[in-house]
Amino acid sequence: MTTHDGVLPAGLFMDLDRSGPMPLYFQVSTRIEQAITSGELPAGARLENEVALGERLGLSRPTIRRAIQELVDKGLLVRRRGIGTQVVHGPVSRKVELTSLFDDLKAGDQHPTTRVLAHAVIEADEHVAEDLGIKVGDPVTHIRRLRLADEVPVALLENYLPVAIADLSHEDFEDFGLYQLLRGRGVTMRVAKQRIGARASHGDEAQLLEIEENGAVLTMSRTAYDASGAAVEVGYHCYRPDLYSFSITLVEK
Amino acid sequence: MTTHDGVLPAGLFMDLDRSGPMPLYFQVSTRIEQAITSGELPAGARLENEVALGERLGLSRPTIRRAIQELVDKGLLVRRRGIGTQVVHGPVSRKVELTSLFDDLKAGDQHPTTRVLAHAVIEADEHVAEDLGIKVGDPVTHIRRLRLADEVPVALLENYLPVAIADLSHEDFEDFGLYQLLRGRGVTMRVAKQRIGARASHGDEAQLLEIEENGAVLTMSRTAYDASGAAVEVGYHCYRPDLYSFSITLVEK
DNA sequence: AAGTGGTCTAGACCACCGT
DNA sequence: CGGTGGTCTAGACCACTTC
Repeated sequence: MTTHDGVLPAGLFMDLDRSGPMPLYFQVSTRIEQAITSGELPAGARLENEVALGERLGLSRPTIRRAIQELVDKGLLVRRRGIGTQVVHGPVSRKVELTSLFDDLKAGDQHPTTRVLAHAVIEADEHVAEDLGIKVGDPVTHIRRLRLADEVPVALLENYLPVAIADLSHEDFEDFGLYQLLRGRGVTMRVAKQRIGARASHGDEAQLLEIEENGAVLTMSRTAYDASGAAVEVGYHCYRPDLYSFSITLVEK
Repeated sequence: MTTHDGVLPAGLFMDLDRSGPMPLYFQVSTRIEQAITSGELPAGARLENEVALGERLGLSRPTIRRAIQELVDKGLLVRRRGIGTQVVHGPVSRKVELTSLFDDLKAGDQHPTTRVLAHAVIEADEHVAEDLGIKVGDPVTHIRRLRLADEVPVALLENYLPVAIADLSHEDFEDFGLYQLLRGRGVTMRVAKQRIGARASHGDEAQLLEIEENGAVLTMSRTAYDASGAAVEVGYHCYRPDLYSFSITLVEK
């Protein structure tokens, strides 16, 4: 035991809400995460061991373990058997989060706007039909949008949705992100499969994104599934590479 | 209950190894995963509920839950309260896994080779020093490699490592991936932070990758940390976009 | 009301690490 | 050796969904 062990922020031991809907492990992990990002728990700091932490908080060890595991999965903590749990060294303060579902990302930094370039119900071609798990020729809503941040074009978004979920107006898309709209209609994404690549720009992409003709674009194609596992949306997006990139944190399992 | 419920492959109920080092939850999740990828459990199939599954396997419910959770995190299963656990619809058979640490990925499909273009100990510049958490001017090993698959150039890999971990020869790099080499020396990666983007190719990149001058490349910069949270490696890679892309599965938390 | 997953408890034993 | 995390058990109560 060194003098630096077990130095935990006072806020961690505030009363826990045992009646509300927020799980105890989540309350604990949130408090520890805040302590890390705020710098109260600096890089390399050791946490108290799980049993002691549980006693001090009046929680069982599995609950404490789950709270810590959440942060290990986020790449904020590292556990070693026989050693203990430490805050990861390195740039924990940087906002490198899991690749977000995009819409929220820009909202924090800059003023996002959207121009709807196309919006119509069409028949699914072979590629879209396969991704959505429907038949070729089935009706799908097609949307093509230009996403800007502070008036500067950042991304060109092309999406296809089964018609059942798509009674949406132009105005909706001007004001809200696609996921926000779907969530408001009771559609919740649970799993998404993405493929990130690059290529030269085609057709009108360069002009719309205000880059050099045939200039490089970052591409992302995605299929999203709802809670029942049914495909809800496919998207083929391309981004201005000087203004956008994907940040990912990997954790060895 | 429909007649399709609880149809589980016979192999799932083989004897479990309770003495070996492999955790029970892992044995269970592996068997279920195999049943899914092999098609024994088709898309949309419902699993037995957790309690019943535990009884049939002679395991407690938390153990079963953990096994299922592993597959939920992988995007293979979906759980809904009050409903049950189902295999995700959609292209589960495709090999879209979490972005692997690269070296293993190509090995399966094609014959990978590596050409070492540069290999020397140099002084860390500002950028590398910050990423590795060392001082500017500290010695680091610099390696620049061209990765080919079936004689076709796929990626240009530039890496920097603290000298302590880098008594490696050219021959090593010709034959093995960087991570494999480090693992063999007792260095294990636990967390990695990646940033994926795109840009036009610079300098000799187009020539080495055998693409058009100034053609688009997919880029990935990564910092990897070991179990103690110390930075072990930084890499600045670029890939031929027609031959390589990143696949990611996201799961809503 | 019945069935499901979501959370939580209070223990237990083991494997690994440092001294 | 003592301390740590890794795994596992056998229950319990709750929230949600469907009937």
